[in-house]
Amino acid sequence: MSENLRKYFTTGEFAKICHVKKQTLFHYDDIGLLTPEIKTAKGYRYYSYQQYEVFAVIELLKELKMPLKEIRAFLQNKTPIESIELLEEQTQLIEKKIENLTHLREILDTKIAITKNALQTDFETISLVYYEEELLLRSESTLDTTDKEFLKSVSNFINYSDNYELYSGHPIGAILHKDKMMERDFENYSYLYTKMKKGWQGENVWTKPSGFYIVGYHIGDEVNIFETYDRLIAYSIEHQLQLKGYSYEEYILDAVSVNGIDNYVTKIMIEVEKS
Amino acid sequence: MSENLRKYFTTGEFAKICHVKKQTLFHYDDIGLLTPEIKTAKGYRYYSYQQYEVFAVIELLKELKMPLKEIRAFLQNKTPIESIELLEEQTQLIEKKIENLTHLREILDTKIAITKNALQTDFETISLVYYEEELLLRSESTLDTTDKEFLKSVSNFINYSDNYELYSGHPIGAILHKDKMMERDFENYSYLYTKMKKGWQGENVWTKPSGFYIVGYHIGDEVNIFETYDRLIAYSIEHQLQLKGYSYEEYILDAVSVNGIDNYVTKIMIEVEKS
DNA sequence: GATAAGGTATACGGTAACCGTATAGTCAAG
DNA sequence: CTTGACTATACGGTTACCGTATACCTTATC
Repeated sequence: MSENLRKYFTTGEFAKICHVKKQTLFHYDDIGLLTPEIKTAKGYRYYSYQQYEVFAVIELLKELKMPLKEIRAFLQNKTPIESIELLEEQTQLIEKKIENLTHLREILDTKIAITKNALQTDFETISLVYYEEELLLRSESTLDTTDKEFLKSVSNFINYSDNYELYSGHPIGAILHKDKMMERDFENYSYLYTKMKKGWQGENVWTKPSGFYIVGYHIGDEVNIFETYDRLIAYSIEHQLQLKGYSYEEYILDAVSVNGIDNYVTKIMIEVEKS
Repeated sequence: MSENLRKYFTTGEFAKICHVKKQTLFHYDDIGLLTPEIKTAKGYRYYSYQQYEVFAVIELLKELKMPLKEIRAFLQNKTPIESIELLEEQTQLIEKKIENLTHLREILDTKIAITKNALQTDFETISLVYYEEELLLRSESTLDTTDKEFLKSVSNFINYSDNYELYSGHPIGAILHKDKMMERDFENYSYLYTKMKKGWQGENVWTKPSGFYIVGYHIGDEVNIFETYDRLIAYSIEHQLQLKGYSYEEYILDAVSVNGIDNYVTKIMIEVEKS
């Protein structure tokens, strides 16, 4: 690997090997990140093939979102020990990124499943469904709160589920007490909730009890949700079902999967008892 | 989740929940990516908490390096089916990214191992070492080639190992025939090589035979590598060892781990036979 | 109901890491 | 020695913002 008259790549050739534009190499030279081994009096750049290793490391660190300035600082001023330290830090970072991507994958899978499910659902039909017990993540109580308090609770809830990486792609739903429902105070939720990863054993867990639920779908803006509630309550009377506990509302088609508020779909599940 | 006088977040509050700057939300509004549900006559923006879901999806897609324009196009014009398609594409993309990160991890681990090893090595001592057989990835023959041909081979070699994702973080080494060594034609390599992932069963595999090797280290610029070769050949005579086959050269400390060509270290392994 | 504190919108400039393009100079093959 | 392909420099443009200045608005408090 030694030679007096070495064999060098021009900028264009080296760029091709590196799968980048010449401009990128110019740029790297400008900022002193990767200077060609030789620069002639006429300004022509010549890169040795060993420099590809350096380029590869730059690409790797860039991939890990390290700014070029930091990469340069690292390459310009280091000992083997510092080098090892940095590289080991980066392996930690990679682990985190992989975890994060795995999490994102789960979220996507959830969203896909919800949307696929919605596509197979007839939104007109009201039905009586038996659900198994389910553990949900819930917010602080939002019952009879002022606007400000409500917003604070929402904010806390989102941050909490974010902090503990509990966000699973399931929408934020709302829990409405049957009394509020009957009082037609449809916005006065007791809690917000979201489905979470299984196995979470923390605080703020809400048990959605097993049993029968009247299930219906509200299409369009939620300001008109009372219309759907009316239909559901009529159904309960018709079938001699006793309202009990809470109603659960959650979007199954929202801004992410359809266009325009008129196409949003909210699923409503009201806990009932056969009488 | 319905209400006439809804509860809304101001830009600052919403930004806090989203863990971004207000500027970012302004920007998203400007480009029509995420517009607040309400905008007053005075220009004040108000976001609903349901919009957090949209923001979360934007963040997710951004994380996957989708440009904002594409995200906007996706959000503005879609059916549930298109939405599912896109999300499923993204899960594929995530798989690839995870594979890529895993590969980067391997490369980092290799580099760390090489550098750690180098730190524990005494570069002054020449020794006789028994090595097991090893399979290497090698370039086309570079023996007696012109500069142009040589560069083409290097280029092909790098692209090949890149294409098949065989790059493992090991440096590009060179294989020098003993005849060229004796002719002091130190730059006339037979092949370039690199260690590769185990299990690769393709073409261009070179078997580095098991047996004894004289191992020495050259410090500094490789134009002076003949000095180290002289010492190694002297050692072979002194210990009555017959040179055989090829010599292998590879950097163990290069621009990535140390500063300045004077600190580069090349490991040289010459195949020998006890006579 | 005035005021002050703090929050908001707009605008403009700047940043990172490039890409595109125009111009002019250079190299290498025939 | 010419021609075509390549190179360097320069300058503007792009994306996805960040910082800051200025002016305006809202809200809590007196």
